[in-house]
Amino acid sequence: MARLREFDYDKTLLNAGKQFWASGYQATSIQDIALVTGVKPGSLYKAFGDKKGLLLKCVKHYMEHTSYYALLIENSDVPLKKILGKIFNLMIESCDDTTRKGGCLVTNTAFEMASVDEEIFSEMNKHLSRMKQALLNHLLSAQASGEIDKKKDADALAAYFITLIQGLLVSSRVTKDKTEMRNAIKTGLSLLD
Amino acid sequence: MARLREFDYDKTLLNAGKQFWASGYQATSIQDIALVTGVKPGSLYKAFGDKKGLLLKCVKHYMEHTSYYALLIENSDVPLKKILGKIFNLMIESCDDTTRKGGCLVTNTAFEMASVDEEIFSEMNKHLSRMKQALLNHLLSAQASGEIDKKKDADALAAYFITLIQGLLVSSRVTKDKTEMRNAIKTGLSLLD
DNA sequence: TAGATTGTTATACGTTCATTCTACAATAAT
DNA sequence: ATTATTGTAGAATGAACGTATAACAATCTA
Repeated sequence: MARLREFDYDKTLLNAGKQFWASGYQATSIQDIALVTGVKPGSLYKAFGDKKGLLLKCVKHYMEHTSYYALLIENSDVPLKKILGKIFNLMIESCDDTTRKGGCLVTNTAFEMASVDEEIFSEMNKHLSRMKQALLNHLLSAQASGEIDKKKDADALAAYFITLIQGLLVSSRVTKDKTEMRNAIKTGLSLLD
Repeated sequence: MARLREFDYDKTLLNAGKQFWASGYQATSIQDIALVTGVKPGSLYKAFGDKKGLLLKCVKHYMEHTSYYALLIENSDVPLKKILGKIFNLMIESCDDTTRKGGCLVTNTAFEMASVDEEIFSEMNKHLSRMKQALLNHLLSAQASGEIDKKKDADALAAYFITLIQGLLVSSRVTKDKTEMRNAIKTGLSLLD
């Protein structure tokens, strides 16, 4: 073995991810990432492979640390309405986060790269499926615990909330109108009553 | 005056728009558009200005001819539920449209360019506001005609449906899972009952 | 028919970007 | 201490792209 890495691997993934998140994959250059992370292009290529490899590693890091998925997994015993409320609140707050510019790294990337790069797209879809499954599990628990009417179609509810969340992700990136988002959330959640 | 244009102006905007729609603004090169429209780059620049000008003209054409906005405006006297049903059905069908790849040209572009190009972004937002206003007008008419409970908050409902539509736009581009989309729609519409 | 104007075509320019290469520095094991 | 190995820095490369230009073609006006 030999010389030690000078930069922080995880921190670099976090900051590179922020850049991809804010500007999208295509509009982010390796130079941008070098600037933001303080790690020179050569070192980035040595450590993470090419641009695509770097993105994929950023996304993995995001899923494990920052995503709503991580939040769902970490709070699997918290009541559904509480979790959803927390997610929605974070979404509204995210409108002010100037380092990420709204949306969600995975959804943003999937949306952007849908017909540009098949490999990236299918990788994002795997993550989206995991998110969907995590939400469905929470819904089923909520039905088991009696928090939600058992006669309701859990699959349909999951599809509905995923759609609502995706819509809010668009809002948080495009309009950032918090009043409108709150209105949409209030109305959308009234379905659980 | 002098030589006549050989290509069809509107048809070119339509096909160029399809390309921007399918691949996004950044991933679409002028060469791509030349290939798809059969109009050489030089002629495109002569007729539409630069790439950004071309996109903006495509979007304008789209708003007037293809968009859900055009559909809302053209059917201002049709009952709300019928209109919404039509929009949602078109969205589900759009999953099979290989020339556009889901979503909506305006929302896709706004989402992609949010932190890449301020001018494009703000132009898209103008269009989005018009769409929002058109939907709100329909809701107010539906309340006036008694189709919908007058006690409901029309603004909140509009925000809600816009969010739902945006979520479905994401689904139609990212997952294309029609069953899930139908589930989300059915559940989302049940709020009007 | 002559000239002016505009569309078309092909080529060329300048820039940006992902990626690679090369030289150098630092560390671990022997 | 030497050597092998890996990290770092910065310049270089080659491709792709948007855009400009110049030569040519077609059409209208007079």
